Amino acid sequence: MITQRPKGTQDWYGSNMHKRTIIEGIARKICKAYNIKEIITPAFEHTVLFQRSVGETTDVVQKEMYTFEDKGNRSITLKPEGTAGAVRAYLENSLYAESQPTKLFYFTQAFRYENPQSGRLRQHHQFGIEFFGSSSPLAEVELITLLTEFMKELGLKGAKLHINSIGCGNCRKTYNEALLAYLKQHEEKLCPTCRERMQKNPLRVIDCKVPSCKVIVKDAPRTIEYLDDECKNHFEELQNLLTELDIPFEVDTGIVRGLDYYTKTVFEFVTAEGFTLCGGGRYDNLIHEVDEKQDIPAVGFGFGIERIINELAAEGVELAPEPAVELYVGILGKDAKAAGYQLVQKLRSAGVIVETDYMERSVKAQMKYANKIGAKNTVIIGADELANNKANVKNMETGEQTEVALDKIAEMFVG
RNA sequence: GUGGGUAUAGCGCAGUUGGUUAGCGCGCCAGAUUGUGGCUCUGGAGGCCAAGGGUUCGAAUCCCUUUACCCACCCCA
Repeated sequence: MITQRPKGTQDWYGSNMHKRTIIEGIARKICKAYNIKEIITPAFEHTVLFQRSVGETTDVVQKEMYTFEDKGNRSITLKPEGTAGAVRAYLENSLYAESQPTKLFYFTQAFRYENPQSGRLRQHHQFGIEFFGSSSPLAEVELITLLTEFMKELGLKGAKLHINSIGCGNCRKTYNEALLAYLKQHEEKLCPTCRERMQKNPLRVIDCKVPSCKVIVKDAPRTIEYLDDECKNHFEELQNLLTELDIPFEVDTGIVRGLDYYTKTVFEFVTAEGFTLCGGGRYDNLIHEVDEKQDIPAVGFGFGIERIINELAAEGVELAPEPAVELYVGILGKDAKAAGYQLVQKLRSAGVIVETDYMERSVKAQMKYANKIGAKNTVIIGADELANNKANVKNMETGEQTEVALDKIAEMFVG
């Protein structure tokens, strides 16, 4: 137990860690070009923040949050998603007082008490962006183009963009009435959970996976048919922009999203196998919900890092390998230790990747080790080399050896 | 929360109807004449057989419980 990590968590090391570093590097590089600034918010927040923003009726809030009371009797929750904390920070630090928009990106852990399976963990990681202050569909377009570029840069080709509009509170009202009226006609045939959903949040019935419900849902009214003029125009403008910019997309009226704060646009990038890599949308009412003095539109998304890594494997995409060790400096005998390590140090401070012997191995074993770690070159520093003031630098690929004066070795690898 | 599968060396796996000191491959360490890797050969280290309980003369093997992992549902990244 003591050497076992908690269920649904993972340790990051080796090739996965390297992939994550590359993924984050690409994301940072792209965000820089878009002038999006990084933000880090706490791993935990006051519980009410999530209740208010994610929504009381959602599964996330009802059964998946890591909530506890701290020693000062505050109810604290480990963040189950990234948006709420960013919104809170935006408000608390009065970022809205600067010239708008405010564009923020983050890498964060997210905690949800779930049953783990493929692409689903209790602690997972997201790359997210929150774009505050703009009600223009160009904000959505910016996030979508950025995401398209991000996946292209990673080498992912399998994910497709699905978009939908679920309207604003205004449309929702008329839509809910229509949906409820329709569902009532088929109430006996719906599954028990859906009958419950009808009371609390009828919209959720739309993405029920129970076959009998799916049949009914197929002919149910769609949010898209009940949009008011503003929402309708917004969605049309978005589609026109995407078309003009040659960004392929598919309108998928089944996308509803399980977090309550979404309004108007919702979108997902979905793999060929049907896994959602990235989900997001517009949340024009959320800021007002958290702080009633403010009324600011916003758009955002969350991209699952673990899901990217899964998809890279599924598509057979290889990321750039870790840089190789340029030189292995073998050290032989006590007298050579300081001299050998001096060479190591000189090269390292010049930024060259160098490895050496800490195990007091034989020459043979050191060569074997150098080969194993993929060193491109080796050199052995021992009593003979110190006496003659020169050593053989060996190219490990060709096996060729070059005799070099000790004080000239560093020059071979610098610059 | 529900359902299916799995758990034997660092990793991947064998282990016959319960029967002596639990094996194989890879990896790790060492050797094959002097201070030079990859290929080959030889040797070595490394297991409370997931944990706990039960049946039995005897359990990795049969039964129960727990935990974790994999997969699916719900939901989501």
